[in-house]
Amino acid sequence: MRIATWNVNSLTARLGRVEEWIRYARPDVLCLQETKQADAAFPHGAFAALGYETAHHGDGRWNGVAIISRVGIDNVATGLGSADDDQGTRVIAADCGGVRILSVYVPNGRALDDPHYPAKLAWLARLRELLDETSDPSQPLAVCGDFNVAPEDRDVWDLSQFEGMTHVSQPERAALADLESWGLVDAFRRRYPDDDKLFSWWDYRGGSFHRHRGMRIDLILVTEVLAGNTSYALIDRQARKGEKPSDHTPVFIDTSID
DNA sequence: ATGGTGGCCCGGCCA
Repeated sequence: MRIATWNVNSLTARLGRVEEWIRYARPDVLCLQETKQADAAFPHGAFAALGYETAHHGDGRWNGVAIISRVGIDNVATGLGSADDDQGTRVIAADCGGVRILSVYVPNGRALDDPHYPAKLAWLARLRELLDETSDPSQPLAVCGDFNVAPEDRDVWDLSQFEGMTHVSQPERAALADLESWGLVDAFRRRYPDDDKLFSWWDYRGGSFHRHRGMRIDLILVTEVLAGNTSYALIDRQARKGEKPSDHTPVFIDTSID
């Protein structure tokens, strides 16, 4: 079972690239973030033509998350489960092929002294509570998405460039670690324990991609039953090249539930 | 060059 995640930075602008990627990567489940679409605008038909069912949670201009599956999509749930904590269409969950899948777009946080920064920490804590309330870490589950946190120093191109900035701060990393302590494993890192500076996002500005100036902030966090069965993992840099790329590239794992 | 690039959608916000 191939499980993928991709922040597409507008599905309207990226649909052709997403269709192209699905055709050659053939994921069983693809989680999208930043569709920037209302539910009514989501191109369900384009994915149906490729053999996929879809579920989307978006309100138009900002954020927006989706799950695209060719192994079924049931028990869809949206939001963080309490009225004001979703902060704008950032979570969707569904059962796909025996795995509980969550597609998440963690708030950016903007700056350490911005009110959005503590809100980001609270959002991550609320996500952990949601798992406590709705799921069991002994079961197959994957939290896929743009976490807007680089887990370790080696997940950014140059730590000195991030002094005093979000994505690398201790509280953000602690919030991510607390989420993982529920019973989740960073599947890509488990597969590549010794490799540094493998990135999933590069700024559009300044030729960052070609200068290898990026961050690994797109993660697939899985329960141990999936982690132990993961046979392959890849950050597909090809999708960051060419015409009109997203600033993120897809990450996927191959796993199974026995 | 006190910015940069790209997406939203048309002046400014957001990443």
